Amino acid sequence: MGSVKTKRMPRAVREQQMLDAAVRIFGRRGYTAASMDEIAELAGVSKPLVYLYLNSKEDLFTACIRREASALTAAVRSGVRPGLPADRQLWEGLCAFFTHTARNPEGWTVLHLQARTHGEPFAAEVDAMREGIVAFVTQLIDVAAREARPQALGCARPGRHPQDPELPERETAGLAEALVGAAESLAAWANTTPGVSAGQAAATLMNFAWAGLGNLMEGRPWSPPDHD
Amino acid sequence: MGSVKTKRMPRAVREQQMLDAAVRIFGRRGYTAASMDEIAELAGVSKPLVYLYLNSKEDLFTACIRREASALTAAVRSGVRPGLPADRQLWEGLCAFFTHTARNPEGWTVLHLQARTHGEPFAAEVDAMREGIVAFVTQLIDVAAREARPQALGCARPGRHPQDPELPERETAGLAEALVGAAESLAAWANTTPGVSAGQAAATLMNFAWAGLGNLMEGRPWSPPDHD
Amino acid sequence: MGSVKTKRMPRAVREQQMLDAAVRIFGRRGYTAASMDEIAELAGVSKPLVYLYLNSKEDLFTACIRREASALTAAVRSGVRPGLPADRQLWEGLCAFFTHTARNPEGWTVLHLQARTHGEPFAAEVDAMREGIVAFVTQLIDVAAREARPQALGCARPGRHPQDPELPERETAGLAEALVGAAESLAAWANTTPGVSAGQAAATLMNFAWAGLGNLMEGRPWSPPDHD
Amino acid sequence: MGSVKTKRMPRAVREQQMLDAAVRIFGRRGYTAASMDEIAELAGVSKPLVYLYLNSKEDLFTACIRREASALTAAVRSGVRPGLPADRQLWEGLCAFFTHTARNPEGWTVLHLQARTHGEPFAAEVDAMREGIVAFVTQLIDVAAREARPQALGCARPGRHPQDPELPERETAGLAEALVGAAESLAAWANTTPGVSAGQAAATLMNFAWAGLGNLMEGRPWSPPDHD
DNA sequence: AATGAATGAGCGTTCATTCAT
DNA sequence: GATGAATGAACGCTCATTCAT
Repeated sequence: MGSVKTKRMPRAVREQQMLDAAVRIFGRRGYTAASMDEIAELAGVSKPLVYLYLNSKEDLFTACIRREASALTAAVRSGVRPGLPADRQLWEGLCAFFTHTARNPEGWTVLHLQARTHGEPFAAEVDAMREGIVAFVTQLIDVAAREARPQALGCARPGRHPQDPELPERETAGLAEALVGAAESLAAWANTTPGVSAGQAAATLMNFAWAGLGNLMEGRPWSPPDHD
Repeated sequence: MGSVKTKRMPRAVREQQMLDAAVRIFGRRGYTAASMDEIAELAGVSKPLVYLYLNSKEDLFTACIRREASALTAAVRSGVRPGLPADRQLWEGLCAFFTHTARNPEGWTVLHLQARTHGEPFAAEVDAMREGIVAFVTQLIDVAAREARPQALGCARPGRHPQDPELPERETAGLAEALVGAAESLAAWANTTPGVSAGQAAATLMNFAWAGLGNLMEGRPWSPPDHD
Repeated sequence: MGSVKTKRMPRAVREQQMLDAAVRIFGRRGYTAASMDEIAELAGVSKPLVYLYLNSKEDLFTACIRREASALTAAVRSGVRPGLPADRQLWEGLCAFFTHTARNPEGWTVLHLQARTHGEPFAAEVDAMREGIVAFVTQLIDVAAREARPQALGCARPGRHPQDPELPERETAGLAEALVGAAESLAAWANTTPGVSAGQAAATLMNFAWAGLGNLMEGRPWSPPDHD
Repeated sequence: MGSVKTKRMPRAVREQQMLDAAVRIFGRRGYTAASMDEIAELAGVSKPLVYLYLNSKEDLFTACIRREASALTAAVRSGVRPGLPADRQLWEGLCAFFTHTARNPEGWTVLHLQARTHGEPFAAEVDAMREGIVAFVTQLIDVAAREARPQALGCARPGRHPQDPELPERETAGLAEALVGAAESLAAWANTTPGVSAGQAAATLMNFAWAGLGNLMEGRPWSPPDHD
């Protein structure tokens, strides 16, 4: 895969080959330690061509980040069916997320590790994506809160008004952050622990997130939907 | 800023100054992009002295990782009072963790990001520490499970035997991994979001982890101990 | 002096320029004291190009040794006509040797001095060449011994059998070693003593080696062939 | 031997320890590659002390050369009994030479190889010694020539006049150079070829030098004195 | 559309050498 | 008599980048 040295290809194809190679090398070595030589060689082209198409190492890395971020976002987005209840949506999103990161570990490494270890230009790029995901999760949590209100009415504390968001804004943001962080961490764990599937990782996280450890202890785990 | 350039100091002192500088630079730039020149300059010494005392860039980085890992482990360990119930222990550990990472953000960056982006020699070092923490959390979860059993007896599902562990081993490992990952992620979030204290971060995570989102929705948050 | 700084030359040409410069610098300064900067400058190229083409200082030095060893071996070999009697062959070989070393003193210094002062990688390279020469001389001595036998028959010591080699193996090896050593030493002497030609150096050595000091004293010098 | 770390010794002793160490290291690594650190460590003293006593690397190397040159000259001189005939004197000198170089290989390497591979300051030092030896050998050859005259009278060629030196000056110098060169080369050979004693090396060279290959072929080798 | 040839700048590392004690 | 602490200068090597074709 990757570097069969074929000559005279349309630009778009060559560019993808270069990005493929770059993601691989950046993922393995990190931004600074990766060398343009190695990338060009793995891409099966000469170095000047890389510069002709992608301008500079910085631009190349940025292009990698953008491509991988888009791919990940698209994968998650297309894995979620909007009409479903919040927990189902979250479950599907997590499944899509773990599946994608398992299939594309180097891309995930680029986003999760390598892009964050260097200054503004790159971290900002990845933060944009992350914020999108965090916003999505935040909104799911809010939806869930609204869905849960009816059940909660009986035990609503007196001072609380139904229109108020169930949780203050910062609280929600923190919860989403924690959820996403846990997901990121589990992705690395699932990728390196043999025998852990994307579904299992997603189930573990749903249990953790939805039911809470306390409930788990009391024998009330969150149960994944029977199928699909 | 940096250390005042004083001459002729005992070796041990100089070594600490060097490690301080190194943690700072490694944290900011990453292992590869950090330059020994910059580290030496920030430490207020000449480069040969850095090599005389710490041998090589690799050894210097390893020394940083070890020092920061020890400091973090010690901070968490000394923040937890062993006799308490599991959730209290976890709460205290999280508070200590968030406090330490907030006070020492560059050290935390070295451990969390920089050390993991490069091969075996360094990742192994930090994995050792991480496994220690995960093991601690895993055990807390098990303890909590045992504590929870009496309450759970009434609604115990028929096939379950009291001697069985409440949760299968891999499940527990995944939960611990998720919890630690969430904590790591929240540490970065708390450090960069103005106005979020260590206590708030810990509370957010306890809510998330202990009560679960589901319970939160139903108005049953986990509540931090009143005081201390 | 040195090579005119011309740009954009084919690789093979540049490589020879680099080797020329390297032989010069290595010969003057020795392996360790020679600096790649100086070599590159004398070659009229930038340092990275030297590394691009010749990999490392070690490889560059090895390449120098190999080139000079080949050149010297070729010069000696092509100077000797195989059909002639042993003393004539030796005479021709010595003339070729002294001529070559006089014309290429830095190359000779590299082989004779610099390559031997550093460990295995280089000494082995030059020893291979030297052994070739010693073997050639050894064989000439043996041939001479066989040629000399008829004359020697009259005074042959009784126990000696014609089939026996005239001289035991180690003895022959020692003699060849001495002869080659004397030649090496005379090469340096001829190069630094003004007015000593290659032919004179060769004649001196032939006298020494073939007739022996004892014979010389008795007025029976070995006489070089009248011409050609 | 070498580096037992004893404290507070008189200067002369310390200096000898340093020179011992320096000869060893210089012999092994060469002048440039040898490091003052390694020398100081092997000598069992701190680096500043080496500088206090011997000023600089250059002076230290010079001191090594001088000491080894003196030792070698003294060994050869004291091995030769002046009254004897020239060939006996040469034989004794060679024996002393090969014995000394075999016992002190690192010192010999310093003189023979390392000192010659670097510019003027050191080469001059060793050349002085070498010239002394060459002069000694030259004179022996002249003496031998004078001794040989009576025997040679009968077969003296008509044109030769007794007052003339038997051999022109440059010729003699070349012969001495060749002899010394052969000796130097054989010293290295004897040191690295197992089972070759100093006496055997000396005998090989005497055969070579005194009888000449031609005579050897005719069964008339030079024979070493029976004993002592 | 693509590349062989070439370099300025910098990095990790080491070394001979010197103070201050 | 002896040393721990410290450095300026250089060296081998590599990298991102460009030019001429």
